[in-house]
Amino acid sequence: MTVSSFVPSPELLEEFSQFFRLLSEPARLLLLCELKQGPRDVASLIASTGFSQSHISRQLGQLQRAGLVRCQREGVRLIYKADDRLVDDLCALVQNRLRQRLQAQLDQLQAV
Amino acid sequence: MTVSSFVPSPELLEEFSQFFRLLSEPARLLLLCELKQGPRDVASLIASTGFSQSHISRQLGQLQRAGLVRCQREGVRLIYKADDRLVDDLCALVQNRLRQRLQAQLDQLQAV
DNA sequence: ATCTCTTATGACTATAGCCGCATAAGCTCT
DNA sequence: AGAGCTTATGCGGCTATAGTCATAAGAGAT
Repeated sequence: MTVSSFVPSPELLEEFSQFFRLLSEPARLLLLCELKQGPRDVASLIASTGFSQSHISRQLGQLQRAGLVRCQREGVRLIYKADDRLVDDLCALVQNRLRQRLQAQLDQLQAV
Repeated sequence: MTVSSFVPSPELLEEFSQFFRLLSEPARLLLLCELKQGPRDVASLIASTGFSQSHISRQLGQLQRAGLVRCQREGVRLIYKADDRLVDDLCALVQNRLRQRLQAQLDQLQAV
């Protein structure tokens, strides 16, 4: 069952779009990238991103509910981690596409 | 160069997020799915989706600027097509993930 | 040229969501 | 219990964008 062979139900479309919306925010993508480097506590995320505490808490909450991020307590702090390859794979595909488009534009210029 | 090995520049993050934002709208996903079935003129897209003409025109414009869709004139009409595998691949990855999560919840219920 | 059909776009409203501020809630100590 | 820390959340302002209506722009025919 792939998307290419049929038109998904409104519910499934909604699920897809909700997931992509998660990744449509630079702040969340940045948090995901930071967490891919290794587990981090919130204070260090605040320091490296410059975002406010409440902002980071909300974004991490969304990522966690989507299963892209997990956390565990360590004393009074929360340590977040993102051990998931999904976002990497998605970004790799998109990045490939961006490259292709830029290359095509380059070729077009040189063909003149 | 993959996203997993470093933190992308703000510009690259912005590019990624813009692309994902395109797919974060059910209307655009639906149009893409319809067009994957085969080339269609705008009138038929209006008929099958129920969207207004101006709405469809704007969404198709965005998809076209992103290179996800192309069109050619046929007399006075425009025929749109989406012959691209990228969105299929992205959705397949996400769908796989949705399945995994549902399955995990199922297992957790049955383990009780 | 005008008329007709199709698509694009300016102007607008409504809504969604980011983000910060303040504060509440939760945890760990004494 | 309280104090002191970290994280979550209600509220509000702000911006971005979906979606509609009306209209402009473009292509073909007469």
